[in-house]
Amino acid sequence: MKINRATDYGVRLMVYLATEGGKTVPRAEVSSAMDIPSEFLAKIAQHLARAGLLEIKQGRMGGYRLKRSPEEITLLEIVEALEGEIFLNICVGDPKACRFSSTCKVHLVWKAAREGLRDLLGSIRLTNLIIKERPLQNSQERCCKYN
Amino acid sequence: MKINRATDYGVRLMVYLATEGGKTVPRAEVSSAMDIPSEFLAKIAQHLARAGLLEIKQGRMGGYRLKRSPEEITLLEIVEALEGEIFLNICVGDPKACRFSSTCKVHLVWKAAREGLRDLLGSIRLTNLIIKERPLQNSQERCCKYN
DNA sequence: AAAATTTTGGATAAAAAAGATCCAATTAGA
DNA sequence: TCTAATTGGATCTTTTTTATCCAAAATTTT
Repeated sequence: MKINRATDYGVRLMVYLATEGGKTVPRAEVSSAMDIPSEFLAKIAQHLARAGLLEIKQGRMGGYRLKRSPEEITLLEIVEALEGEIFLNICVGDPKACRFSSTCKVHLVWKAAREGLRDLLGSIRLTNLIIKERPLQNSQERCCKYN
Repeated sequence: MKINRATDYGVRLMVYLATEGGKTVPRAEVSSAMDIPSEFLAKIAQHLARAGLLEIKQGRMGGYRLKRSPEEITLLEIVEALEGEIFLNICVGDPKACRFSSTCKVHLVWKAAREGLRDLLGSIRLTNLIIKERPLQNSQERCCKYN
């Protein structure tokens, strides 16, 4: 019961793009800044592009950028673009999968849990995920702009 | 982002045992009543037994029964006995897994989601999952005692 | 004590999913 | 045209999931 690595990477990518404003950011930059294997990142970006969350520009000076404003994009959209719709248990998505589901009370619990989770993720927008202030510090521990 | 088949089976097993009161129920009966592959069920029962949720009786007339009252057993216990502790994202369980986690806001969202989910599952008891009343019906659609 | 029934525990295996990588083709700026 | 960037499809490896097999052990009945 956990998200895929690809989803985690996808969220990182989207957060990074949000911090860069409307700029088109090359894959290599995102990859090294956010610790994401570059080729894997390419696949993830393609999924997010098909879901209408980011735009891919090919060729020289190409890269990725958000397709919509960070205020409009929810965490739920990002997660479901990469994981498919969240169901928690197969019986919630496909009642035929279990012959008990029409009367099963457990089914109802999974349904409620699903709704709670989706509501929470749907209430978080990309703007809520950006670290806006960079604390003053000289420390060498600062490994990237997200510190 | 969904539960394992084993967890689904485990919940079915526990619900079945709850409906049988304190009786010791042989594996074969649970298997056929609840559509669970018998050998797989054996492994699942062993996990639940180690977690202190059911008792296994070996030998002739052996089988499974609840170790505690269905009022005391939560769905969360059953799920975590079979899935391990729920975290949703690796960074919630192990902050070292991601070098951003100390300052990352996404991390906080996964943590909140985890807590919401665990609270919900923790509030559901086995007694809440039992179908107590069997509706009067002549219908041939009734395929088992859970209708 | 022997027979019958039922689970154990360890090994193994098959299938599915996850995580990544490779590269020829394509795109587009300089 | 040259260069730098992505695509899309194939491939591959690893891990996880979902089982299955069976000799040994346990326990009740005869």
